[in-house]
Amino acid sequence: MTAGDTTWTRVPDLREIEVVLVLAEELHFGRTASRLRLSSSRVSQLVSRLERRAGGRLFERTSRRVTLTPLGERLRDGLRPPYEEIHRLVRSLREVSGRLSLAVADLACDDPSLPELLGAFGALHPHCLVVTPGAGREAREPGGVTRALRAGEVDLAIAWQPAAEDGLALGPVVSRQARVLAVRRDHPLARRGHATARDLAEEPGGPAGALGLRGDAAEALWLIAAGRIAHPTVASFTDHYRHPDVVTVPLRGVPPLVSRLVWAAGEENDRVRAFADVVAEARRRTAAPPQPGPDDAGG
Amino acid sequence: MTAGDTTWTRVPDLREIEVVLVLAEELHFGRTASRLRLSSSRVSQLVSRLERRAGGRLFERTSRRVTLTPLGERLRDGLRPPYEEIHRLVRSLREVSGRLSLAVADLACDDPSLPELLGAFGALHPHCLVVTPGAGREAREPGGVTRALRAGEVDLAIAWQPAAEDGLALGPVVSRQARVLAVRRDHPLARRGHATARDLAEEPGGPAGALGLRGDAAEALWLIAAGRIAHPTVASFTDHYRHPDVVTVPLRGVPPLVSRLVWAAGEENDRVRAFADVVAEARRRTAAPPQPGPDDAGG
DNA sequence: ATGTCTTACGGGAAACGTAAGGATA
DNA sequence: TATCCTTACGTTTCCCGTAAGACAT
Repeated sequence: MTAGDTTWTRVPDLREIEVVLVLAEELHFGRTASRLRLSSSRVSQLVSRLERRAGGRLFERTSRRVTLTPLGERLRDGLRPPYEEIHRLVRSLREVSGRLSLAVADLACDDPSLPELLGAFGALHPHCLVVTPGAGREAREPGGVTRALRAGEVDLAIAWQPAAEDGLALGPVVSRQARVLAVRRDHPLARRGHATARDLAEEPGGPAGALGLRGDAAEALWLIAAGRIAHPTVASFTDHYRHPDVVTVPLRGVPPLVSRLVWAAGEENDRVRAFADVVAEARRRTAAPPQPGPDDAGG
Repeated sequence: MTAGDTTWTRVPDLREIEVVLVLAEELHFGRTASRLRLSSSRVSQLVSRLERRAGGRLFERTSRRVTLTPLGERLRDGLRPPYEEIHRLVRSLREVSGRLSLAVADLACDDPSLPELLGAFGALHPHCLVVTPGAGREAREPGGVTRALRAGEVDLAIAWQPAAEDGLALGPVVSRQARVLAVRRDHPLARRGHATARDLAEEPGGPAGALGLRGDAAEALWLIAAGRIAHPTVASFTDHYRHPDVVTVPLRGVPPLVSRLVWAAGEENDRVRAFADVVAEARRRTAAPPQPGPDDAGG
């Protein structure tokens, strides 16, 4: 039995404590694991480790029921206040207040959706008012949001493929979307089920080279439905614009379009950094890395 | 500048917090590092990390002076109470009380010395009384302490090379000492500067095979001084027994002697475990691993 | 020139997940 | 049998120290 391999205490790990506190609420390893984005195996390991440190079982568990032991209750009651105090404190230091204006290019925010983003930011920074003058025309025009940024009309923008040039600082990636072509439902390409860059050259409605987003999507929708144009756009187009006669087909061979947070280089401040952090974190949470392909924000 | 690589918060690490609290006292990276047994490089890294989390510098530092910023003071004042609360709580759960009796074989405790061990244990478990009937003869006799253990006279023993057999549970290693031969100062081996196992065969005082410790060291000291015997023992012999005419020479080719904590297999309890933990930790602290040779407590 | 903090970098110990095992209802 | 906790094992992360750099005295 040799003892002496008792995971000696050093510093009691806040990770263990968090797990035990959540498990004390949930009384279920699986739910605890998913709340904390861990495997239930890991939850089990962390609980065991804190039990070794504490010198006794904290939970009585069969495969059917999980219960707190008296020791576990004592620990939970004693640990929760200081644990939350530390969290509250560290969070409060990062907290910002004031006003932040944000312009969002059309369709540019959609894996963490805009409401999700604003919700997360609001939860962390309840004293900072975020305004989104997004209904303005500039959000619909290509390059409109970066113009608003340069003009000082907004503090922050989410733009499609912004260039790092002249006074623009690039923030984290917000969205990476596959390209699609919106066409009338009886269009030959709709029947074929996909389109390529070459197909665009033969379509009316714009020069073939213009693969970027163009014009107002709501307006385009009518023109597509009328059979006047085919409209290159991004996958989330169908989530926001819909018409019974309009469908989209994947645009093969065209790289996905990337939108990023961007701000005027000189204008970085606490609020801007705070928003960038929220974006980066939300992105890390929601946008799982499906393929480890060429990736985001380099220095 | 791209932002978004801000070491996002997850759980604020207690390690960082500890470092910042100590640095706030010491105002010196080097001293902080040695108090926490870290490299000063690591201290710098941990401080920087918490600064990223907090969103601002906590210390103003040149290579000559370290000062707390206002933010740093707020953090220190806010963090210390909950941090100490967590420590106090987790420690209090492990705390044991009652009485623990411990027999120590002669010379068997000496890298964490016995006072060090008792001091560390006492600090952690102020309500547990440790008695060491160490002056008794059994501590001097080979096998005496394990006999006392089996007889139920003590709860715990530190013994030389205890065997795992019949009802003895092996605990952590306490001491690992090089073998030496104690001889009269004008002995030929003293002049040569070392001895080997072969030399022992030619010495009076015992059969050559008996490389273990034997008899009472204080008594042996007289016999050595009288030139009657050469006495195989361990390196710390000279720290505890001294005579102007007695010197020791290294015993080459003989493996070091190992002492371990040991208890009666059925009698393991909270106090025993607590003491074993203290030993293991003290050993980890003091006995630096000079060579990664064949090592200690296996399952 | 010396003492002190920071950055760069590599080895190795954990953190962590997947999959298999075992217990309960 | 279905659910759910635990153990075993391989991969990846990041912890941490060494060494070199930067800066102040």
